[in-house]
Amino acid sequence: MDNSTVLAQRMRDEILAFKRERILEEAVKLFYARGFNGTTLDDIAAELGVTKPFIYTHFRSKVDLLAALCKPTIEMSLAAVTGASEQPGTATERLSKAVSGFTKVVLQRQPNIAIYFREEKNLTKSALDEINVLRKRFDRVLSSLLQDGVDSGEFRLGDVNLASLAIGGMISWAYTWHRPGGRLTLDEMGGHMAALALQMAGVEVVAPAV
Amino acid sequence: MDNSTVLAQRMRDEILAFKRERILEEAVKLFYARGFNGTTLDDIAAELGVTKPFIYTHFRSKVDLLAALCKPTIEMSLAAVTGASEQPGTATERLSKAVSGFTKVVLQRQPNIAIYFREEKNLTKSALDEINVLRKRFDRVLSSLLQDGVDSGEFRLGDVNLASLAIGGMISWAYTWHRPGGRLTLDEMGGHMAALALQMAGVEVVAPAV
DNA sequence: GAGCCACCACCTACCAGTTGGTAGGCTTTC
DNA sequence: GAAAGCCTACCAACTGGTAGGTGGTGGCTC
Repeated sequence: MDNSTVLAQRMRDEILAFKRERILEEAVKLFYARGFNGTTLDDIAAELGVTKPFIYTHFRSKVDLLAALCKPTIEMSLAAVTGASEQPGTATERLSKAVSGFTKVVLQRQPNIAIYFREEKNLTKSALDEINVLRKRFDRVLSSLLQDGVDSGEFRLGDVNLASLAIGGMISWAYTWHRPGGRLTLDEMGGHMAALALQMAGVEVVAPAV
Repeated sequence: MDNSTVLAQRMRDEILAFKRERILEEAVKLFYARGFNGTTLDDIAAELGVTKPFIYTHFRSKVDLLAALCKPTIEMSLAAVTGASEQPGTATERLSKAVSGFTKVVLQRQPNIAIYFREEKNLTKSALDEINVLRKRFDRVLSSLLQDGVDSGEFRLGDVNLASLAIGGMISWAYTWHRPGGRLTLDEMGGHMAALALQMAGVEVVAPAV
């Protein structure tokens, strides 16, 4: 295989990936606006200016398409809290970073998050299993971060597991009410959520009310 | 119309209401387990030991059935926070009651709550509008309760509206993780959530960690 | 109180629109 | 000329909703 063939191959791959992304992009828009069952593959194809079989050259099925747009977003969420949790620093600092990071993922990928929680029942069992593994890890990371803070005396919490569900919930929930282009930027939103989470954790010193 | 006719009429009404309840009951179970679109009216009818036209004598359409099982639950949620908010007492006491009350509604009507948030897109515009009115009221009541606490110096919060969304979210979210028959009773759960909410609101004196 | 009538509740049977998914052909590119 | 990429055309299953019939019950007449 000579050099130009390799280059050509790579370009073909990139084009393939690009097309795949475009399909996902349009699918997210429509699933978010009309729901999974309210959106037909013909709708998506029409929006892209192609036809249904085009989609089938990139995805095995409609459900496969759904999984492809849920899983990476859950992975991003997990990465946000894991990354923050593993950094050096006090539990307070790490929780703050974890919360603001996760908040930003939720707000940036709002449609994907919404679709995942709404259309979970439409996923195949195997896709659901894979995602549930990630979610379990997410909860464990957050719980143990909270436990660290309790152990160090930074946090004051009765039930660490319940608190991690509460924090996870208050942030995830943002997918239901956040309006892009609202009065707060992503960073401000992340900061506010972090402040609320820290206060909920019982941290003594809190940033002054903004 | 003599007396026995009136009694007969009332009994007929009660039977009618009972049948309606049974349909709703089974519909909730199946919608919760398989999703709205994953459940056929034949499924529901079969589970009840009747046929599809039976359902149509009680509900205009499948979507009507969906609305009938969402709206009352949202009304209960609103009633829980409104009732607590209007009682006499400090903002701290009222918030505590509002949170524990709302938590109990969410846990008791978990399937209905889940169905509502998942299948919102399947509701008619008018049903959705009606429910959105209730949700707006819910947010307003919670926000002004928090504002009361800030004004009285009981709470310490930067953004009251954001905090009310956070509290609403952390509780609503319970529909995703609560397992009936778990280690905590409804009351305990309500108590924990209230403690977390108060701590998040920045209340100085907090019940000792449980 | 017997018999008839009318009504109500529910069922059987059916339909038509929708929509994931596919087979096979055409066009373009290498 | 052959292989890849996409389209046209099609299918079959599913399912919300309905039309019309049937059986049983209650009331009314004689």
